[in-house]
Amino acid sequence: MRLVVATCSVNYAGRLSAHLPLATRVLMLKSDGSVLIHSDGGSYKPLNWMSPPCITDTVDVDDEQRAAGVREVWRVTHAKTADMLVISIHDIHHDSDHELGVDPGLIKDGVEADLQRLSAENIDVYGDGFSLIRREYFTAIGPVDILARDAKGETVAIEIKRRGDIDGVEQLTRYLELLNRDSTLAPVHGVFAAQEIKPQARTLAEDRGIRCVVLDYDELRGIDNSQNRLF
Amino acid sequence: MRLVVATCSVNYAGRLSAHLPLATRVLMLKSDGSVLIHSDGGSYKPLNWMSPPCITDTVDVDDEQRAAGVREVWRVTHAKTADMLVISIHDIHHDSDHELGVDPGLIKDGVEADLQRLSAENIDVYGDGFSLIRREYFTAIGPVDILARDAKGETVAIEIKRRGDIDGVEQLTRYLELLNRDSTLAPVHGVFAAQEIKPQARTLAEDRGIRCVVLDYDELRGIDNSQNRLF
DNA sequence: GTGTTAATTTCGGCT
DNA sequence: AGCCGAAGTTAACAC
Repeated sequence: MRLVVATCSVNYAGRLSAHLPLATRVLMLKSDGSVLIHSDGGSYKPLNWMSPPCITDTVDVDDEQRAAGVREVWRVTHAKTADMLVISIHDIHHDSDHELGVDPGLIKDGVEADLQRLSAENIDVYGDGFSLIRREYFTAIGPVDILARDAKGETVAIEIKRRGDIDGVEQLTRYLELLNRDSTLAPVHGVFAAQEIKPQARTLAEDRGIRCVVLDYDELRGIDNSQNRLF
Repeated sequence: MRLVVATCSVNYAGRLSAHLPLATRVLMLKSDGSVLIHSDGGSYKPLNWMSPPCITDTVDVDDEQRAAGVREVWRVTHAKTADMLVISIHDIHHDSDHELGVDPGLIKDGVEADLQRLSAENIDVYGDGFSLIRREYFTAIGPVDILARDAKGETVAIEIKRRGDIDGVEQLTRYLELLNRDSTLAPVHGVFAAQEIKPQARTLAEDRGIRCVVLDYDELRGIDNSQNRLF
């Protein structure tokens, strides 16, 4: 990523035509070619930008532009839509390049994590007499969402998904095979829990002796709110 | 604006909970307090951010965090919604501060600029026998959109808006006062032109002897297309 | 100022 | 890949 602080004016032609008068701004040139022009305030939205895929090249500065103080002209053209962004640079106050690498990206601890936490805190949604052993029980092939004990004292592995699909059943099946080899845990039963369980997934799960539980997110939150009003 | 390139992890709690694993990113700290966290790719949207009004402060690093490699922890809290962004910084690779000043902002040359250009090219939409003196006639208090000459050879100042409101009439009135002091131009008549003129604006304009013209954008484009198919 | 709607929307989920 | 709908939406416009 290249970061440039420059006094510049900008013209954009694409879905609309737009112009930025001469002022000092931050130009962010990302490694995928995209360009962002930021001011020192406002929301996260840049004043102007070009989305990838796009290509930046420099254009010759003509005499008239040079007389007006233009040192460089960058032209950013979109590869598909022919949108164009022209940046006329008068002064560069800062220019630096940085190796950032690929970002692992944002993890939204939205519904699935909440379902796991809330149902762990209200473990009896999986059956009367259930008790929590632990959340995120780590195994060699990955973490089991919830490990619990049923009324008879036997181990239960619970896999939680927002939408219950075939994949989730397969995943739980692998965990169950592994856990049942552990004599300190066996026999381990399976529970497949989700806000919504697809018929195919339900059929497969029940065929393998895995019980299906449909979780009501709003109800769980309601239980949570009524019991945990500590803050 | 402060630009920081840092290896960091980020936690956000607000409308949703979200997390950014440890990686190298660009932190943009704007002078209004807002913070943007950008990766080296993707769209103009940051990975995570905090909108103004918000306040950034540093939090003490506890032993556990220090052992994990955390050097600094920045906490950005929204002034109104109590949203919080916590940035755990492991390494700072770049840190610079820049004075940018207030940005004049984006000018969308969409409809208004087109209306000006198209009606200047078809100046008789303002009356038979009209001729263009020039567009963007600069005065001490700003540019008059169009200066023209009517059939009698007298000067006409034309103010163009997409939506004709009181403000536009006031603006034109100021121009007319100024222009009429110039003996080489006076008497200068006024024309208020817009795609749509509000009744209040029309009443005010006509009360001041300013003529109102409703511009038909599509019709103007049609004239333009039929006459100027040069490219 | 407040509500309503478009956006160079972006982003994810689903078919 | 295309379509539909939500977004920590943001931003402009009407009332």
